[in-house]
Amino acid sequence: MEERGIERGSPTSGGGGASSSSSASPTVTATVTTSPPGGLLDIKMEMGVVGLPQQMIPSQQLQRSPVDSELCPVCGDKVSGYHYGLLTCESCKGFFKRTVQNKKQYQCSADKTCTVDKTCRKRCPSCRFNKCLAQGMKMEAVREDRMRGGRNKFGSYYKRDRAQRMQRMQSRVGPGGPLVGAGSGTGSAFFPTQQSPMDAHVTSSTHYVMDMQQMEAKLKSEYNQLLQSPTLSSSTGNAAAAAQAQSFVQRGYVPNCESLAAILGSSIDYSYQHPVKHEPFSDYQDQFISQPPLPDYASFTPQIQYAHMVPVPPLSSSSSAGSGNGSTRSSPQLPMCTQPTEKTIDTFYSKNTHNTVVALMQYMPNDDHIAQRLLYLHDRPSATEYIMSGAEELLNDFINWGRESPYFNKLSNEDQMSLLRGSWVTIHVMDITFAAALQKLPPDLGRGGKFIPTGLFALLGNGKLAGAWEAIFNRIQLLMSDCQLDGTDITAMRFASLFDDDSGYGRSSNALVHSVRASIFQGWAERRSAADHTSIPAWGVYVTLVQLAQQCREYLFDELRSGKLMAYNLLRDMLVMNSNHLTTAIPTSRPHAISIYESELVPVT
DNA sequence: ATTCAAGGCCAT
DNA sequence: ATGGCCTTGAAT
Repeated sequence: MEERGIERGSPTSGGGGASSSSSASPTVTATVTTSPPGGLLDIKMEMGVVGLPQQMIPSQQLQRSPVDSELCPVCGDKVSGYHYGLLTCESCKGFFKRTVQNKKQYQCSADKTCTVDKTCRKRCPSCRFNKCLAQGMKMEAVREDRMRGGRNKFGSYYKRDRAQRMQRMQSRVGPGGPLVGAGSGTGSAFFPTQQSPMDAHVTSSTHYVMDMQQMEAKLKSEYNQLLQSPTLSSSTGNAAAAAQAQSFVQRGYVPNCESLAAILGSSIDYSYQHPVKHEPFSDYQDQFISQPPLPDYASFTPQIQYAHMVPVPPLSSSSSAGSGNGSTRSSPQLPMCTQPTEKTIDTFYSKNTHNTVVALMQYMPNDDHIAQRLLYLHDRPSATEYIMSGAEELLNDFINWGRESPYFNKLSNEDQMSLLRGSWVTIHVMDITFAAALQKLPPDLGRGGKFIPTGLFALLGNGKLAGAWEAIFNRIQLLMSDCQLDGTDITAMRFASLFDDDSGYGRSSNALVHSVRASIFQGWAERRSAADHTSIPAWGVYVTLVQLAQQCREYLFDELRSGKLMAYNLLRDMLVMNSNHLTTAIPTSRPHAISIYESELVPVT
């Protein structure tokens, strides 16, 4: 406090490294010498000279030669370091902080598609904030207690991100040169520098070879770090989790960060507009690749994400868990404090307690920003890539949601993986379909003239089911308008799917999984005053969605076998169940897949 | 002792 | 309300 005056006055060498250097000389050269992620410099500069294939040098490439990430992914201004999960400029950092801390609510006066760049970023805070989220800034990183200094639990991700950036650059410079490929010219889409480092799936790094030992060491240290992190909520059952994770590592179960095991092993937290009257989109099928693709969520990231500035969902009011304390900031079910207590979990079994389904509502992810998140994937070169990347993005959230769910987090890693693998497609279909029905998603997804029907996204690209999807979608809307399908039913369906160990994909034999599911059905029936769950009005919807998902899964699996999903490691991992017999038959890795399958998104007329 | 991301301060 | 610069402080 008193020192303030002194420190400010004296340009001593002390204090914050980054800031001192930048303030020293705000000249142009500072841009190069002050790169926050120290250590990357040499490589960056080399590549500026050596790298970059001729064909890609056109225009902008020349200007940003030094680093491929010197520009803020939100507004394009100069990056000043990692802020809330992303390399951004100082202004967006401040903007994001103020918005979250003050729980500001913005409203776009236009159509929510304002461009956000250095010159007009002040014009529409609503679109700016949405873009911040879409690009990956994490509200969880804004401290509720406003404590200064120190490090947070994301530190290791920043580190990993740096390492990956480095590898990326090296691979561009190194032999084989521009595997950046992207023959289409949309190269940047394959190297989304703005992808959040906290999104564990980060780029598909498989081919950026990192040997196993390095990987293991990394995972272990990340684990230890997370375990010790003060910001890591409760931390109770984490020792066991860490042990499990390490055991996975030791068994060589974790080939890369994009695997389900890796995600389960780590402990990051993340989470996740018009009624639709679609034209059947079977016609899209041909244009979209010979066959459709796609999925959603991953290491936390994904989806489940931010609930923040939104009022707590209505139905959860009756439950005990407190997400609505006056002091509580923005994120309702944010990972930060979601670790359920034993007591909470017990309530799911005691019949004389609150209705199970109602109690579970507080654990539902918030998908209010789902549209924004998917919107910014519009630069993907093809419909397939759009669907796949969107699905993988959501997959991360899904997995994190699962591991934070009551009871689920008490299962062994094997059981968890099995249940997640068995349910993700179903839950993806449900999430997208319900989001569309609730008008959280528009009838078509995309931007800049390229769109795909939301239903096709829900179906992971399986256009053959378009008609069936339209039918169930209409049915859902009807039920909703009759108040026969609401958040309670959606919660029940989602959890019932998660705890479905009889889906044919998983192989969990944990008896408690059955009890939980039974408890969910019972609570659901009670909630709807039905004799049993099969008599609930929305039951048919559940059954139909499960069946549709089943077909989507098969479709995806075929795509996988034909080698079309190679770039999506997490997706692949989520499809290949108990491992090995299929693994060998499935192509694994290839530089960011590209290609032949790409067809342009269909312009909407 | 050094890093560096998070919060604070304050001129615009 | 912005955004540049400064202070913090856990992790390295």
